Amino acid sequence: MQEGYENNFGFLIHDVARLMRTAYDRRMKPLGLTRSQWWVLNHLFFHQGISQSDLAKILDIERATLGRLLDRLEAKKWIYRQSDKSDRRVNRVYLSEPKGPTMQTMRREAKRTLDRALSPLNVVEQKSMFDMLQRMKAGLTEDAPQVKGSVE
Amino acid sequence: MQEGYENNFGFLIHDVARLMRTAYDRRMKPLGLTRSQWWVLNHLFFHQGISQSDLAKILDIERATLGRLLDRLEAKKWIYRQSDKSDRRVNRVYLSEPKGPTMQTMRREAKRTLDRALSPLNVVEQKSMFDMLQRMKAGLTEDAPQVKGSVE
DNA sequence: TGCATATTGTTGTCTAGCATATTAAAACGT
DNA sequence: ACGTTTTAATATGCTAGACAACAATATGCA
Repeated sequence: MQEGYENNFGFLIHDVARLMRTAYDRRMKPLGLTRSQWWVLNHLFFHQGISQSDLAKILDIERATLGRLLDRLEAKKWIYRQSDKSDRRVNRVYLSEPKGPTMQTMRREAKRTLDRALSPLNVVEQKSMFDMLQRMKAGLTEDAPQVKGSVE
Repeated sequence: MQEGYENNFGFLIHDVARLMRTAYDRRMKPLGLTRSQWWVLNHLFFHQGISQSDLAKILDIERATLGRLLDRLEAKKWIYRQSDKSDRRVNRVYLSEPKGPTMQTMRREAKRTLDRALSPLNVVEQKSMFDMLQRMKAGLTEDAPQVKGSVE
């Protein structure tokens, strides 16, 4: 086939990410959550009252994407929004209740899922892979076109 | 924050895959294609007349997902379907024209994008990462519930 | 003060995933 | 030969992404 691993790399990593997502989602399903929703809740647990924009930055997704994620979480009463008094543009986001126990369960399940996904690698490999992924992400982020028309 | 790299690994790989996808998509845009569409065309180039089910297996996506991808590609006249004579259930898929030159362009662009994404890694690291990803994928694939209710 | 500019969040549109159900057609077993 | 089971493709609904355009609001500067 001639096209060595180069051509497949992009899809291989895509596949692994996708398979991990579905594995998480299956685990989270009994809680009525997807992996992305869980991830949002997890951050809110540590950053109660954060603004949507700031949260989007931390999660590294678009504000629009986050907005709709929050819509779903709000509909399910996991969170609520409250507009800032001194700046009426901003929405501050809070967990509806101190969902401590549920958060614990979620983190436990998440860890289990991750452990299984990583089980083919030994600890050294895991660390090395994590490091490489971080470098890749940094590289990909830096040359993303932040400003309109910066590319070409 | 206490939650070592374990908790982030799943999202880190997810982010890298996502960033690579958008990088590809931006590159492919002038051709009017997404990365997934390109990947389908690329396989068709080597497997003219394959059935949708077989193609879905190769690409490792659901038949439904592939079906809609093909709908879009068919609408844009990149491909056409032709139902098999001896088994009228199956659709055989073909590239509309021998799009050789365009395929070349696509592969070149894809390679460039990939090279940039991989640029933070040296060759040994790239190989090692590829190997690790393959092992992870194998692990994730094998314990996916093939049969209904196999989990629990 | 008042206008230009930047920021926040939302909405709309598109792609691509999964899951599930349905329909049509084959294949198989008795 | 006829019913049962399997397989191929499609349809539908939901989630999650991106991107672009927009309204409301702040901010900054002349």
